[in-house]
Amino acid sequence: MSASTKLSNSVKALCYLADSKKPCNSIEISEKTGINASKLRKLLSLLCKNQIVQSNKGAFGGFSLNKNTDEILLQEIYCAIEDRKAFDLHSSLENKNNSFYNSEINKYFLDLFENIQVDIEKKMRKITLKEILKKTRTYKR
Amino acid sequence: MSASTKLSNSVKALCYLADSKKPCNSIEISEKTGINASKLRKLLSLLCKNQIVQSNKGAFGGFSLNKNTDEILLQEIYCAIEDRKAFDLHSSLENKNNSFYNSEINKYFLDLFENIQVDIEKKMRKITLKEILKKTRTYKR
DNA sequence: TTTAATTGTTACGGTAAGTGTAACAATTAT
DNA sequence: ATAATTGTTACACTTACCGTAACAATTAAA
Repeated sequence: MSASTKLSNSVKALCYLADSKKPCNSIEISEKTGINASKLRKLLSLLCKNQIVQSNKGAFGGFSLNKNTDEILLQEIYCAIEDRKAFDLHSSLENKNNSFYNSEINKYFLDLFENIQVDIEKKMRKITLKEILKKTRTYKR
Repeated sequence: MSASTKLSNSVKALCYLADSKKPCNSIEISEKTGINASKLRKLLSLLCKNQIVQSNKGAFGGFSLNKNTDEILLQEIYCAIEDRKAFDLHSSLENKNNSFYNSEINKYFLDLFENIQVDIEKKMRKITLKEILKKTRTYKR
């Protein structure tokens, strides 16, 4: 799954959980969102480790939100599911040749991509799940 | 090549051309930058189509810059070599299931990623090759 | 205590994408 | 003519990704 697909899939699952009063298992979420149940469990277990959702194992277990929707930031979700730096902005330092044209320009791009990364995260820190729910429902209801 | 690698490789080649007084062929640039000559020709031919460099076929041909270094924007370079939207920020609309949880949330992310894209390009439009040369040489000279 | 359901994790085969290289037609200066 | 060079295509190789399956661990309920 690409970074962006992971993110949107996670948000889909979280939106479904936000709607539901009771805990939901991965199969139920899968049926409603179209996302593969195994894939969902992988994503949700990551969100669990970051205290965004709560999981209950065993019969009649399932997932539920662990915070209010206005306390869940898009940036948190992103960081929970993605270990790499956001959106693959890492310059792969591939060329063995370590002339000026590699070392210094690589440094330059690592720095640039880091800055872009910071901007993106800043933007995502301003977005809560509550807002996403509200925005996506303007069309629906 | 990832988007970021393409970009940094392109800039490496352009920096080399900026240094050189005479046109340079792909083999010479390859030797100095460590980038495969065939790969270089692919990138440089794209930069050619966008009037960033000039190419001369035939014996004693080669590549040279087609603009002053302060007229070459990083954003131009990026757009020349990359047809996809920058840095893979497209949300792949993969799930067939077109419930609310797909259609509206997909719309939301397409929009968000588009905004991020605009920010990144805005940032890259402010950076010229001249500046990159200056910055990367602070360390060298 | 047994049973059934569910998470969390690992494994795996198939498919797509990226990489490096080679090859060669088209072109052009000498 | 000849040699050199770009521009493009092709190809094999590797790597990454995807979807799914499988199953141990766990737990509520009967």
